[in-house]
Amino acid sequence: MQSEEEILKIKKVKNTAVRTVVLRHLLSQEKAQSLKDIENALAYTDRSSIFRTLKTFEENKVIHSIEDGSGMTKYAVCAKGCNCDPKDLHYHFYCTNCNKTFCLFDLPVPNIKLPENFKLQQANMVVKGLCDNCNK
Amino acid sequence: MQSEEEILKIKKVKNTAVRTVVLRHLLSQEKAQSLKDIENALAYTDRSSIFRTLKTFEENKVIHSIEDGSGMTKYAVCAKGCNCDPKDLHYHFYCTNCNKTFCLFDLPVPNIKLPENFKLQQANMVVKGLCDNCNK
DNA sequence: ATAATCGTTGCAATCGAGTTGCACTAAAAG
DNA sequence: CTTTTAGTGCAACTCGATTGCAACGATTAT
Repeated sequence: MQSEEEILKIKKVKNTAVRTVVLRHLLSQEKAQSLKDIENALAYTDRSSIFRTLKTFEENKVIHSIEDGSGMTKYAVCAKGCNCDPKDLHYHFYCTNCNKTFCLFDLPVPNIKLPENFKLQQANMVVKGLCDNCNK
Repeated sequence: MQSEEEILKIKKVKNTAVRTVVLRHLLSQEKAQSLKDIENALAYTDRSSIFRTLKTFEENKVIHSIEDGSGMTKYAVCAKGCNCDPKDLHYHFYCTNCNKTFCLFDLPVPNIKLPENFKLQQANMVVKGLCDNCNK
């Protein structure tokens, strides 16, 4: 596992106190985190600072965002080597019971063939259901 | 093409004035519509009435909703025979230029194999890029 | 036919995630 | 050390979504 500092260096994002703690938090969670999740976890860091940090991270492909339909955008650290290209697509799983969102790196995304003259840029693919913990 | 009245009857949703015009509007559009789209199109119908109508339609599987990442949930009439089961899944295409959302009924959805003990209920799959009209 | 009941509608108010302006502070450049 | 630039915290605001409530309409019971 890379350290926060290493990741920021690789992605050419200046290291600051807020950025380090936000990234550390994201790395420490196995589920994608919402702004509110992060805000709650980092009690003394301002919401707007976290918000702008997430925007910076996303622009620099440190993290990717997921619209899981919960009404809150969630964020997860990109896998090593990810460029957020269509080739880096992966499914996400949203548990309708516990509201948690997982990255499904192991579930292959098929080759998406769009209609004539459509251009693929990116995708947001969320599969919903019950996670193993809630499916009992 | 079925009439509004026929669809509502089949889906066991009572027919009212607002429901008829909302459904008629949805049927008349080839792109998925947001609450605001519908509100603008139906000048004399209240937003909350449309909102509740859409909720009713969704519960009764008259329409399905799409979170395309634009910040506004969009709605489209279900295809004939659709039960909003996983088997009825289809991709959606969101044009990042004109902000329109299309249902891609012709793009096959692969068999989704989830991790052990996860249960699939539904999905929201949005592919983003440029539509044929904007890709020039 | 009239009264009671229940779902639907319109209006206004509210909620909450996201976003921005601004002043202040810290870091980088000169 | 001084100047410039970037980052942070606070407060206010935006806007889509949602709800409380009263009025209305249709349906059912009396």
